Amino acid sequence: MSETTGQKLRNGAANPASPALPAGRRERNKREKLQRIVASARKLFQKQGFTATTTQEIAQHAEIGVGTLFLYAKSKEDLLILVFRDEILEIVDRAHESCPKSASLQDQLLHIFDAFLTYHQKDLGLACALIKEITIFSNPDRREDVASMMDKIFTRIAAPIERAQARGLIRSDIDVRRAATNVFAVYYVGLVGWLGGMVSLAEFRTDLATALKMQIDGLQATPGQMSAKPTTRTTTRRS
Amino acid sequence: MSETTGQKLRNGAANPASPALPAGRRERNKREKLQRIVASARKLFQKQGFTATTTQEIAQHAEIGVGTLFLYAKSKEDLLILVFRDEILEIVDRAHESCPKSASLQDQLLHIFDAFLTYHQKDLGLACALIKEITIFSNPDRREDVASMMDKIFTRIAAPIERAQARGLIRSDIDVRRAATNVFAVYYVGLVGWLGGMVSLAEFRTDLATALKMQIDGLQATPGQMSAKPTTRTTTRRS
DNA sequence: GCTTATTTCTGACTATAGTCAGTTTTAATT
DNA sequence: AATTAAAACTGACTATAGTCAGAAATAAGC
Repeated sequence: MSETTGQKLRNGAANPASPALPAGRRERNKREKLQRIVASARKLFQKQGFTATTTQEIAQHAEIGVGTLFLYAKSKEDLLILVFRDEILEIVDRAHESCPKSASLQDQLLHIFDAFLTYHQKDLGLACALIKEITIFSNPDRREDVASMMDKIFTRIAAPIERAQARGLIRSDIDVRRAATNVFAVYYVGLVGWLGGMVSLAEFRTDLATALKMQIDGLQATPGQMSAKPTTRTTTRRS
Repeated sequence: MSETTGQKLRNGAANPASPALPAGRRERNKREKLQRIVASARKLFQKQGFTATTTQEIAQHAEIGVGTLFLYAKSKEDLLILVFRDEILEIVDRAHESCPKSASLQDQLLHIFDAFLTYHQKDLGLACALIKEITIFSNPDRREDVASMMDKIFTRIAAPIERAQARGLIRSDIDVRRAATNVFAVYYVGLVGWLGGMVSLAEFRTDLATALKMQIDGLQATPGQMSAKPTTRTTTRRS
């Protein structure tokens, strides 16, 4: 699944579900070392921020040489993904479970995005670094990690859409997956605007709600339902 | 408008439209130097790529010291924006002008995005660096540059939507600006997927068309028009 | 024109991500 | 147990983005 080292990891038959038994001393040492590295990186990133933390420090804290560190992660950015991938997946799973399944589609989607938001809010600097790396990953080896993470996220976003479709609220000819991607895209660009200081958190939330509504309703003029009140305010830029 | 140096640029009364007259020797020297820097950076970035080009090289090529370079651009990434902002604006303006104004909204939007795409295709490495920097800019001083660029882009995307609205094809209560943002978001996330090697260019184009259609039509079940044939394929990930 | 003040320039210097040739540890083979 | 092979580890080293104290250029005041 993760394939950290890349070169010399010939673990018998992979780890399909539960992580195969300890095997030899080497394997165990490596696993322990990787855990120490990830734990150290997480701790230091959270304490000092991404840029303020040096790879030397991480290596020292994990009680290994710098060279060894770069054997487990090909770059400092790699560590970011290694550290936060699981956390993000945890967040999205929890958000999926706690989703108010009988609420409106819009509210269900907002529930999920709110979970992300709350998480990112805890450390904006880290959020920036993470988003930057996930957007364009510097190391091709991380493609699969990022891809599988996005896959999971899309699936979780697709769930409420699928439920709404089952209830007949969403057109049955809609590709739920694609819809989830569109919805995520809108969240994502909003998030970037917030992190970049273009809009406040409050604005972001309001805008997101409006944007989602628009996605659900569509743009097209449907002679039947022209009633709705004019949508609220446009994005306000700071000068 | 651009405010490159930031500290000591006390040009009489700004440059409202045309760039005020030459003034003293200092001003002229500075302008020439900035031009040399930007030209050198562009040339080298295009020849060798962003990471392969060192700041030393740029300084040398522009016939200035390294220290001077960092007086005009606060970081290497800054140069990226300095260099490509105008090019991007040029592209979006041309796409706006050549837009087939009587075509369907979807086709008009695709026309604009195609222009971006063609541009990025010429140098994927540079496109990655640029997108990365525009997404999360490392230097707060560039916020205004990025913001104004995005502003222009949104305006250009809004134009066809507005025309469609005038023709009565789009609901009159739609906030055109917000719609443009949504549409852009979908393009953007697709672009990132393409640049990250998640989908091929062909897939990206097809997906974009489907995604735009979905945005225009909306997700909601509208009892009147349930005819449409099932949408095509989902995003296919590579293993 | 000379003196002083201000701005602009500069390259030696610093900090840090990432490399690699050599060492140590583990495992396989006899 | 000794030998050999393979894998994993290491820190001195390299490359490069960015800094800063002083030098040079320009402008202002006399």
